[in-house]
Amino acid sequence: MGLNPQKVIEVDRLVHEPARLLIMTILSAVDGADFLYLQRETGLTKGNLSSHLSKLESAGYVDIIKTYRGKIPLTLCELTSAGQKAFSKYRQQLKYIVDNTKG
Amino acid sequence: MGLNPQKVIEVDRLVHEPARLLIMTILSAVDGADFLYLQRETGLTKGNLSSHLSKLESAGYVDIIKTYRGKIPLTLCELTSAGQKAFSKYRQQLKYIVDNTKG
DNA sequence: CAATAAGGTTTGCATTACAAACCAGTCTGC
DNA sequence: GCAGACTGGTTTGTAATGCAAACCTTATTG
Repeated sequence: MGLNPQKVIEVDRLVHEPARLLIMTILSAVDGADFLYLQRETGLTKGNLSSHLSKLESAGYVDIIKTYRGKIPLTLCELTSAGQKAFSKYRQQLKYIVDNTKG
Repeated sequence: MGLNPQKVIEVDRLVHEPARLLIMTILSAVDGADFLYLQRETGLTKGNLSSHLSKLESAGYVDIIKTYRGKIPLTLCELTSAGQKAFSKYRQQLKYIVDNTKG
C-alpha cells in the first residue's frame, strides 16, 4: 500500500459528484457556456442542472451571469479562479489514485 | 470538448464513493484484509466501515468471511472477481478523465 | 463477578441527488 | 388580442445515502 488513504478520503465532494464534475470539466475546457449548452452537453434535466450550478455558485466555483439574448433570458456560467483551482486539485488527486493503483 | 460526457456521468457510484474507493483500493493491493486492518488503514469508524462493506458485499464486489482467531471474531474481506473487474473499470474511467482534461 | 475491551451491527439523523411540478416571459395561430 | 405552446429556468417533494452514536455479544482483566 504505497497509497496515502487520506488523499482518497479527502477529495472535494463538491467536485467529486459526477454531474458536477462533468459541468466543471466542460467549463474548464470551453471557458464560458450558457445554460442550454450545458444541458445538452451533460444530458441533465433542467432542475438537476440548475441545482448543481447553484451549489457550485455557492461554493464560489462558478460565476452565474444572468443576461438576455434579445428578449430571451440567457444564463452564462464560467469557472471562477477558485473553481479552476479546485478542479485542478481534484484532477491531481485522480491522477494520484490512478498512478498509485494497478488493475 | 474531446471528452465523452457519458463516461463521466456513468461512473459506478458504488466504487466512486471515497470511503468505498479506498476500501477497494486497499483490497485490490493486499488481496485479503481483516476488519480491523481496514479500519486502521481507512480511518473510518466501525459503523461506517461495516455498512460500506455490507454494501460492497451486496453488490458482489467483496466476499466477507466470518471466522475466529482463537475465540475472537475475525472478519476477513477480499475482492471478488466482479469487484476486481469493477475496480479496474473505474480506474480506467478515472484515467480517461485525467487524460482528457487539462489544468 | 463487575468492569473493560474486542469486534462488529443497527438505528437515527442530516444531507443530497434527482425529477416533477411550477413559474415568468415570448412567440404563434386564429 | 388572446389562448395556447414554447423557452429558460427555479422550487418542491422524495427516496437514497453517508455518517457516527448507540447498542450487542463474547472474552478478558482486576
